[in-house]
Amino acid sequence: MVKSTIPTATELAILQVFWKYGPLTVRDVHEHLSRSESIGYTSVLKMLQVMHKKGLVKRNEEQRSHVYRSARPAEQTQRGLVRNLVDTAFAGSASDLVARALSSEKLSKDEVEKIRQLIEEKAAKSG
Amino acid sequence: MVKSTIPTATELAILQVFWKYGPLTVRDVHEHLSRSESIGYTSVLKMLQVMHKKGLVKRNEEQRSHVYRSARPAEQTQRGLVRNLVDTAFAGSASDLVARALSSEKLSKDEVEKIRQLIEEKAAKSG
DNA sequence: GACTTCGTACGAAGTTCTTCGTACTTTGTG
DNA sequence: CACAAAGTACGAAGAACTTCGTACGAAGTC
Repeated sequence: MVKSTIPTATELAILQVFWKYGPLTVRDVHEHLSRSESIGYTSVLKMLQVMHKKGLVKRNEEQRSHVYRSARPAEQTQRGLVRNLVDTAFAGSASDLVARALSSEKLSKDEVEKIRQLIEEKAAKSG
Repeated sequence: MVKSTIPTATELAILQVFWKYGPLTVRDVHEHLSRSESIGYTSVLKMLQVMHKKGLVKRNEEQRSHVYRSARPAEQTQRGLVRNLVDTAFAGSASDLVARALSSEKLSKDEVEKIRQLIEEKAAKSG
């Protein structure tokens, strides 16, 4: 059984790098993170080791510099996070979450249009 | 300056009780939580004391049994949580979060319709 | 008034998360 | 070969969170 762990904030920061750039060495990950946050190289290394043990990332050890990658596609992890937030903060109501998303973010016209597309599809399918 | 803290999972469990039932004593909160989770009375008390110090809840000490309540409306806290999730897991894209919410939850026809309403309003306003 | 019940306060311990120093190994270079 | 550079492993410390026991005061009850 695969209990899908919910990543911590730090873990998500790392996963987002993989989601954007694909498989990377520790050095690469560290360089990307360093642009925004101050964090030491061995801290990133340790995080990746911990995440590996947790099953959040996989790694290829063929090269001396191991190459890490996300164990799951972004969509899957994101879905779990949304589900978790709906449960822990919205009493199970996904539409409340969407309502809050719409009211809280200054969405561009494009974003609003994108969301409208999604909802039309959904409505067509389930209606 | 009011740095709006992001509540932990346990804190959210408590806040949801207030959001649903309004101001309550420690005993009341404990009784509600006990239905779903196993937690001691003094643990709830301590959590509320900590949350009070953090500013997540307010309390009225006029009665011997202090009466606690959420310091902020649900909407405000939820908005912060959504914003946080968008940043930490969706690279800033709220529409991606909505997309994931639509794909992950089995939404009822009513829910879909509700969301459609919201998005139409939003589109009308910003368009 | 003695005793039980109900309440708050708070320290301390256990857990998880995060950070980094240090040790050690492998590889490159003069 | 000697030495520097680049890599992994891992323990330990600090921080945040959660849990609960214990202490103690206030109210109710016979």
